[in-house]
Amino acid sequence: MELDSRKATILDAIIQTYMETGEPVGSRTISKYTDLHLSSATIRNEMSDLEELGLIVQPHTSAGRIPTDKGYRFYVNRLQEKQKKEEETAQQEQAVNSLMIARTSRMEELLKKVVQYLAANTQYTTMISAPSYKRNKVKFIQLSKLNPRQLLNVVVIDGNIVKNHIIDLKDDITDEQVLKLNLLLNTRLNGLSLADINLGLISNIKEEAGEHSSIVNEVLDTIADVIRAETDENMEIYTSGANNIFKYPELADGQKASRLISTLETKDSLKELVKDTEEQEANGSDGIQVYIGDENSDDSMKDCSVVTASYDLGEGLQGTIGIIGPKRMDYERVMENLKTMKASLNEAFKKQPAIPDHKKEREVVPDIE
Amino acid sequence: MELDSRKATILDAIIQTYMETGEPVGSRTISKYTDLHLSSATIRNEMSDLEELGLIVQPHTSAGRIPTDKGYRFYVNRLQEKQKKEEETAQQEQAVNSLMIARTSRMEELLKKVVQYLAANTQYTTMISAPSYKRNKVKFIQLSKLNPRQLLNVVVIDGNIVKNHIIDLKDDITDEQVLKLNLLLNTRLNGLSLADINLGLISNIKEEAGEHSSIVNEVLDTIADVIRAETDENMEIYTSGANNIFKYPELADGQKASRLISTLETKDSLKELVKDTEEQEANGSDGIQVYIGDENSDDSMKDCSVVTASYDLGEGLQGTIGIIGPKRMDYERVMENLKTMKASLNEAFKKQPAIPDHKKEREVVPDIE
DNA sequence: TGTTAGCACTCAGATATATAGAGTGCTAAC
DNA sequence: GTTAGCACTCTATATATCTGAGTGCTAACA
Repeated sequence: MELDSRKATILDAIIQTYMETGEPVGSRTISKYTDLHLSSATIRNEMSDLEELGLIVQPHTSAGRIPTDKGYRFYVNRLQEKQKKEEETAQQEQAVNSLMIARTSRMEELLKKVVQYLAANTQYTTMISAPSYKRNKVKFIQLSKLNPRQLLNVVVIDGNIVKNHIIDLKDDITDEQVLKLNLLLNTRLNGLSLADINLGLISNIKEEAGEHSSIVNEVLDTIADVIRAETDENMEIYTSGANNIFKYPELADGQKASRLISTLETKDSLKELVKDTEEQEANGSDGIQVYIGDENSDDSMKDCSVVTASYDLGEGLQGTIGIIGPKRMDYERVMENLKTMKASLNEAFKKQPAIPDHKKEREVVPDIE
Repeated sequence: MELDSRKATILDAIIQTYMETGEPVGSRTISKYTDLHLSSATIRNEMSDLEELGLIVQPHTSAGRIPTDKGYRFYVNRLQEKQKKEEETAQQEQAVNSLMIARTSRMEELLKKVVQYLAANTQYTTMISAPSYKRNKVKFIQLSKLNPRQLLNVVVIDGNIVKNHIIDLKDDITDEQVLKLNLLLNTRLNGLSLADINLGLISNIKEEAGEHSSIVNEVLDTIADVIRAETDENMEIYTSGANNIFKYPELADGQKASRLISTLETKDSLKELVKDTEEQEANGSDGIQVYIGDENSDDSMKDCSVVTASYDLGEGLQGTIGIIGPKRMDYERVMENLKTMKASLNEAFKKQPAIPDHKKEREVVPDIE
């Protein structure tokens, strides 16, 4: 079965109505709500189809329909496409934000203000990760032959953080080849950060490495590992509006609320979210990530949706903003809010010289390709 | 009516049973529970008396009794007296704490660990205020005559924080007298902190001020105000175990829980608690403060009890630990926990030279009296 | 005078039953 | 393809009934 435009309209109508009420939506409601001018009976037929497609369900036989995770996903995807085309501005909002940002001197306070503002504005729970350096640089790489089929790989990054890792080989390797690889990797990678090591550079190195290109992959993985671990370890996260979850009956139930609050307090899962968002961002997503229901890794958030966006203060300083609400959250508004805030932050720090206490030793990055 | 020892025993039994169950306690339960060997009928008579004294109430006609705020207060007061006499040690617990403290280098992390430990240990919600200097010093005091019946009082403390305040006089004052007062106040108070200005010093100054001793009072109030305000403004508070409130049905109700969470997040009321605790401490209390139900200023905590203790890292660095739970919390255990933790903190920082980044410019305090 | 057994009474909470209404699926007609 | 009509389902709400924990009071007892 296909999802024609009329079905999509009906799905939208169901989701939007459900967003407001939180109650199952019946066919008669849709019949009146939309400008499709169809009778409730027709809507019922369409709804039956939408149910078959797995986009909506009935909580029980004689109830209206509510969207499934898949339904929300559909809705959000279309929303994102729409927004990409529109590229809307939201000027005046951004002005407010900029003002707030300008008035705040300490980074920590700014972050707290940002989450508070967003929580008040959206009526959901919000989080923000303090910007951390995504530009820890590779200092030194060493491959040592343990035996003809095994290499020990040692990677050292800024601050003398060391990670080592054993690489198993399919074929024997000679001392000379190891020497060549060491030279290659060090000349090409030393002084570079995660962001600097792009696909062009990688394929270039692999080409030079010839038959041992798979070793390059393993070395790169180790580099990614250690830099990630280093930056994630000390990640600071601020949250706000935890009490907002009580505004949504589907989350306010004691058991669920307790676990959610606990998750917000522990922050481990939030760190995961931040990590994931930044990874997605690195992989070329447009910057707004949406996790719906079961798409969240943490059990306590299976009834929630999380929308995240990472912001960039330049010079490799990067963090993530997130909004946590019920699955029936107002995705459109939330996404707009995040986009605006992201833009405001990026903007504000383009003018001001980034963070007060940050040393500006911007290095010239070798431009390959 | 008097509260004889038997009534007190019964009250204790009711409170302790209610602590465990959270349900109204009936006469038969008490009859079996205590070693008084009295029939339920007798207990009923006694309970009736306790109710008349306002120490317990029935939620409804045919229910058992639950303690009132006054009942808890009674219980807690007797507990404190008992503990004062006993002066128990709790050695092994303290050893655990000391270990934890020794292992932690950064103050912020230590505080977080402390609240987490306490929350896990007590199953209540916990808070801690970061130690702040109670030793901001008076830099300069100036009294200027606006007219014969009004003085302008300006107080400057470390960091050039200024507070001014108009003092109304009952009688006229001469320029000469103002000059003398200025000299007196500056010579005696400059360079002193709140802690340094003790009752001996105060009475001494008043004596010298003679007929204008009331002005001294007002000046001292202003000094206290500005130093307090300065230190409170930047007070950092960490909380933990917010989700524990869901363990107690009387707090877990949506409305109440939401407001409590909000209070914990905003932290303003917690700051009030810290302030109040430290004031009480300054006034010579033994160090453990208990706020029961309505005794809390914040509405969201009217169903809670809060137990606080301030700790002292030496050199004027002081902070407060607090435990927030239902009114039927296990006061005895909580108070012991706080005492132990307080002792551990005080102890640990007596050995180590206080806080890493703290400049040690201990000044010789003029010793009057 | 304090203690206790006995009994009628109260009331919250659990359980069972009836009712209303929102909403569906299906059929037959347009 | 659309719609009106109708039987059917199931939740939520209201209502009545029952149960038991617990009380207060009285009268008898030590």
